[in-house]
Amino acid sequence: MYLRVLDELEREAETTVSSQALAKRAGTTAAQVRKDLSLFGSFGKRGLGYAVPPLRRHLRSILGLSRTWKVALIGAGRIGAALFEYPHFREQGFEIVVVVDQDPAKVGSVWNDITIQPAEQLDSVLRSEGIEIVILTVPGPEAQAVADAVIASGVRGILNFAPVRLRVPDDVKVNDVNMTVELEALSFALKPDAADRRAKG
Amino acid sequence: MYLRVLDELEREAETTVSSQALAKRAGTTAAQVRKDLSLFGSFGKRGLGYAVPPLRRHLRSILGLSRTWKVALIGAGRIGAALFEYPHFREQGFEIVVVVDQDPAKVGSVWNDITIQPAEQLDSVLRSEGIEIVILTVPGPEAQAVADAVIASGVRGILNFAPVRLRVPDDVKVNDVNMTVELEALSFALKPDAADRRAKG
DNA sequence: AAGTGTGAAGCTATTCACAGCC
DNA sequence: GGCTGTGAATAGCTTCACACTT
Repeated sequence: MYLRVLDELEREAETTVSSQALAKRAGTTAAQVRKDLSLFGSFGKRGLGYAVPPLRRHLRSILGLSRTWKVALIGAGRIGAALFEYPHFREQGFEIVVVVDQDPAKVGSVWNDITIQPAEQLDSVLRSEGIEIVILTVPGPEAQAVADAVIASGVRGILNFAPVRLRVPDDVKVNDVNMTVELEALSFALKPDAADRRAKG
Repeated sequence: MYLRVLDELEREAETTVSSQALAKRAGTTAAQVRKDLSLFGSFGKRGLGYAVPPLRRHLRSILGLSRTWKVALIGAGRIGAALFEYPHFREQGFEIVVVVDQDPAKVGSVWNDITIQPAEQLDSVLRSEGIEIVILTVPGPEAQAVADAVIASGVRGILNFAPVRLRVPDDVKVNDVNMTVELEALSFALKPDAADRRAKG
């Protein structure tokens, strides 16, 4: 989130930012910002704050964004299609270079120069492109099998949109995007007696 | 996530589940499951575990899912369209009954019986349907203004897909779905020296 | 005067471990 | 014998507060 704020500050041509100001925009506290950043180095100047462009570069480097990551999109359904067109992935250095779908009706279609590959080509296409990260937008019941397959092909990071928890080896990292759980959390916060919980903790 | 697992167990016609088994499927520990559940009541039987259907009902009630929530989709772009068709929202009791977009080319289109409303109708349509939760899929630069507007119309929960942090009053709850941040977290975990961090913490 | 970096204190969350019930 | 519910112990995270730098 700090990087998102710094992107914003750089667009606004701000040259420095205090932990206080950064905290306000990121939705946290000044002490938290200083602790978080100090974990990776001393990027600020006492009395002045943090210089925006260098701090932004530091954070990008810390996050491993100094390079471009080639990613594969597995599942060319509605959500996959929307993500393919989502501009912010590329802006941050994630380039979708492979699209795979199991449906013969979709295989062979061309999306913005990329031809949708059949499931049978999954291993060969992931390996030939050297894909390390995939975005998984397949139906829940298929997700585990597809995850097993992409891991066998060398993938080490999965952005999982399927509403199931994937079992993966320790050296593979999964991040879940679980939109239904987020809505349910809103329901919990909004249900009538939620005021009590806010008051009492 | 426990509810997701219980949905699964009920489909498999399992009648009881231990904290151990529930933990394994949900990706946590048995002690964590027992602590979490005990916060809301004593749902288990010593020596036996938890009865699946009653526990599922309890969790749905705790989460405020005993009712159907009418929700509005603000922003009928690619991501909004994908979410409109996403079946799991309705399965869990969230029904999209209003769609609003600012683009005159989209206004008036009918999606599955729902007519896309213009931005000018935002207030009246939210109020007349009594909408409390909205799914916000508008571009980042517009998100804050749209959030302010829906809050003024009585909305108390926002599922925000825009990559910005919304400033809202204390009695409004925002949950962010930030797909780019999730990808960046994968990048962080996968970058070459990440092995050190895993070892040392 | 402004504002970082950081030990220490305070707080919250997780894990342990076991009495008690099925 | 199996398994929950829960105090106690531990670990992790956040906030405080201030010495120190610009």
